[in-house]
Amino acid sequence: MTTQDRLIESTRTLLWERGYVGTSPKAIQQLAGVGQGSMYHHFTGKPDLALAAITRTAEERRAQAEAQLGGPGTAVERITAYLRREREVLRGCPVGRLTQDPDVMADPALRRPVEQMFAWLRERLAGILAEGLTAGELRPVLDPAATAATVVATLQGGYVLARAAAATGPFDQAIDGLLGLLTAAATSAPGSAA
Amino acid sequence: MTTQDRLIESTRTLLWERGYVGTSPKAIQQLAGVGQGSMYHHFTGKPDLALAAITRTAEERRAQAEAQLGGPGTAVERITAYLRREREVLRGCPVGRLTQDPDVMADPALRRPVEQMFAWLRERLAGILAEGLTAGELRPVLDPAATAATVVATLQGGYVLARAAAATGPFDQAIDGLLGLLTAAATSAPGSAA
DNA sequence: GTCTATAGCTGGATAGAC
DNA sequence: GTCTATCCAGCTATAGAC
Repeated sequence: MTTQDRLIESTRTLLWERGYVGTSPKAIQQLAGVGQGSMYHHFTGKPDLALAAITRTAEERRAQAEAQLGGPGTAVERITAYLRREREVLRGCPVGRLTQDPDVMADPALRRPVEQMFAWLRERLAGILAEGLTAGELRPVLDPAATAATVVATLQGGYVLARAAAATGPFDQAIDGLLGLLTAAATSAPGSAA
Repeated sequence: MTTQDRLIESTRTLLWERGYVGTSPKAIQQLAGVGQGSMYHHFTGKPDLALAAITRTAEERRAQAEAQLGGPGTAVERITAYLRREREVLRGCPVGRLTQDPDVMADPALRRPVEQMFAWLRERLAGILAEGLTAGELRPVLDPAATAATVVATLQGGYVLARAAAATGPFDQAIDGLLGLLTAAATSAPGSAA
């Protein structure tokens, strides 16, 4: 791994853990095992490093999502696979956490990858849900774009609940609850229990 | 308003906007219009001020939620009223945002009000949903606790999406999507469209 | 490319006068 | 109770040697 790469990875880790304000150039250097002069040789400063880190993180998450969403199966199956995939729940979402960072949101360059990543994800999910509606898999009363937003929000909010409780339970419950609702909204569900 | 109160309100505002690490005693004093010595006379330091601020904020949000959840109507009606109530969407949730603050989560005293507030909210909603199930208002396949977690997560995640997009639209969509799913899961829904 | 030295500024708090 | 002075550590970056 090159010096640049070590610095970027170090920055990614610290941004995830401590956010932008809470991450100092010094800490980045130490975690990367790189000297002061070296860091400022490769990057102009903290914002420059953050841009590289954020861009890489956003792209990685997008690729991870596509791995599940682009897989085989029905709409609900693919969404279920995405929601159920292994996650470091208590660490939260490295992209979502940036939305709480005013210095990141205030800088158009730093904000962009975050905005794009969520825009892409919502559209991707909306498309899959639309397929599910067309296929008669889901009740036609559902709005694909709105439901897609709910899916992403449940994930992001699930992280919040898990961190608040210092336990993964609430995250799993939120996902279970969402899948329960989706199942109940499936065209085949109606005459089940009761 | 007393000096203490001004300091607490100032701290609440700054914690909401910039988080714990991003909020300095100096900024608190300036926003409150209170001198250095005065601040340290009334509070032992930043953690002490934060505790007062966080406690007050958590209690306020809880009371606001109860205002809707304790109102009249069916389970779905009360939850709808809660989800639809006016919110400063782009500012995010002042309690939820604290879960992203490692220094807050690392301090048991500061963490407590956050944890309690979300625990209370999830239980309150689970109780209401259980009533809805008993009343035959919702399909019995739904799990009250899981669905409650989904409701809270959708709200919290809705804030994230709104901030990422710098627009309230995604928040509203997430809420719409959730209510759409809840409606589809209502016992009366089955034979609607299609 | 990497190192050390240096710099100005802010964070968070204490001390003691009034 | 409130004010000013002071303190040390850390943040962020630049300068210049090697």
